[in-house]
Amino acid sequence: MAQKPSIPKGTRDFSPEVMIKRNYIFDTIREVFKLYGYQPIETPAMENLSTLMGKYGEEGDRLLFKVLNSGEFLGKLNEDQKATTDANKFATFISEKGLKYDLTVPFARYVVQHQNEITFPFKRYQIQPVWRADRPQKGRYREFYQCDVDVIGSDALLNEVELVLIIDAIFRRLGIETEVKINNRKILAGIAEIIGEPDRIIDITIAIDKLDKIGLEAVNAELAEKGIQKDAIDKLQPIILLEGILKEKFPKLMEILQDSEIGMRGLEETMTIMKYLKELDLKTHWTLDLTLARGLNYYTGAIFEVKAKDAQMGSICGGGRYDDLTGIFGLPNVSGVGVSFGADRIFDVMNELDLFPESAQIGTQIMFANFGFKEAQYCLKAVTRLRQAGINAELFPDSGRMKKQMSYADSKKIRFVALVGESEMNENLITLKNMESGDQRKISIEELIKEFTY
RNA sequence: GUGAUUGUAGCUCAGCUGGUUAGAGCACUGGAUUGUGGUUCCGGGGGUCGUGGGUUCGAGUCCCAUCAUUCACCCCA
Repeated sequence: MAQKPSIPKGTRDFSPEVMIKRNYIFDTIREVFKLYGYQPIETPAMENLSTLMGKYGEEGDRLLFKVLNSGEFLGKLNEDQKATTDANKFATFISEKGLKYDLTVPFARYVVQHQNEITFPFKRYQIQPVWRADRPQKGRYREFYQCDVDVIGSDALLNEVELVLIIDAIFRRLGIETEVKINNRKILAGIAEIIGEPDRIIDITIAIDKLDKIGLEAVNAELAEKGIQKDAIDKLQPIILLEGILKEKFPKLMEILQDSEIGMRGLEETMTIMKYLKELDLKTHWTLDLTLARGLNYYTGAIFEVKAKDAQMGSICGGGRYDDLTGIFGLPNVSGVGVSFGADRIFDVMNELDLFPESAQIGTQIMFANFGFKEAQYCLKAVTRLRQAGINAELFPDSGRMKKQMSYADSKKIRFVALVGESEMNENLITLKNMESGDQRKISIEELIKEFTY
């Protein structure tokens, strides 16, 4: 027996039925992006590892797929290199490219490389797959599509507001009820400063990010385990537990953070964004969530995360502001902000909640049965006319068994089958069969086109 | 990287405390019906039971190893 074929862990094939639904998501997202004035770009699947490494935190580096060098790379190694037992270090000798991990870092690289061609602020969108060497599980894949929108070269907080508008517009169109959590890395930095652990922002935020998942005690235990001083943890408690509506939260936070310059700036930014949002007619709910941290290292200002309300799924969209990303590549003082929509998770949510509209799933609308050479010649002209009128039409390629042709139409869920034999040709009519009701009648091509196009 | 779970037909699975020739549904295919599908009826093909070893008179079933899957943790879209 032939070897059973398979595909790598965490990757998937997409059947036509699935692709139609996926394209519905991509089309919707792309349409909204364009509506807000964003322009498309693409970047390679592979980047130089030097571009990717160190941008996503320790965990991110571990999850990068590395591409083996071509050629006899082993022969080029010296004895010391060959003797390396540390796999990560050894990898740097035999691999200098990696599959991209997200779209933001390649975008920053793109901006730096093309800075002379770009007019700032640059609003771009990018819909491409990314790869992560994670253990797959529900809603987590090793190859998945991100749909990024970013504005780079503008500090204005209006950009953050626009991103929330885009989030609202997209999920409104897709019919997903969402909740947008907003926070600010500067607030988190301020909190870390106030409690006397300014260098531990990441550990602190990652721990409190788990609050609603594992509870307060477990969070405190994790903080202690990470080496955060006890009095610092104690100071953190009132902040973590800060509840209530925004109007109450902000004054309290201002009091807590008053001695932290960065914290106060974060608060001001967040308040400005929310003053804008308050006046807008948004369907999505949005909140200030101090426990929102986001693991990616490069965020410096506002951070966002979107969750679907009615589904058990991780975040379906996330992002934030990054001030220094282009600086790493040699173009300082260019701040960017953007969010990324996780198409695969959005698909899973929509599938679970059965949100794909029937109208988005139209394939072939009418199929012409094939009775032989002369009939096919005649039908070929007819399908051409239908196609010119924008109707999805096909002619069955093989003449012969009607059963086979009808089952084909049936399995493709084609609603109408046109039967044109000798008598129809003589009358210049076609027999149109409705596959749902089983009814059939004779009509002219002109009438047919009219009916399909209204 | 950690902890569980499951591997039997193309797919979803059944197969009892080990016992003759390993089953079902779906899918595919042929016919009933050579200008009519989806429903019905009859027939057909398709399996090294994930892989390797062990226990046994005998292993799909028990044991060990290994690979793969799914789920959770870490982290994330």
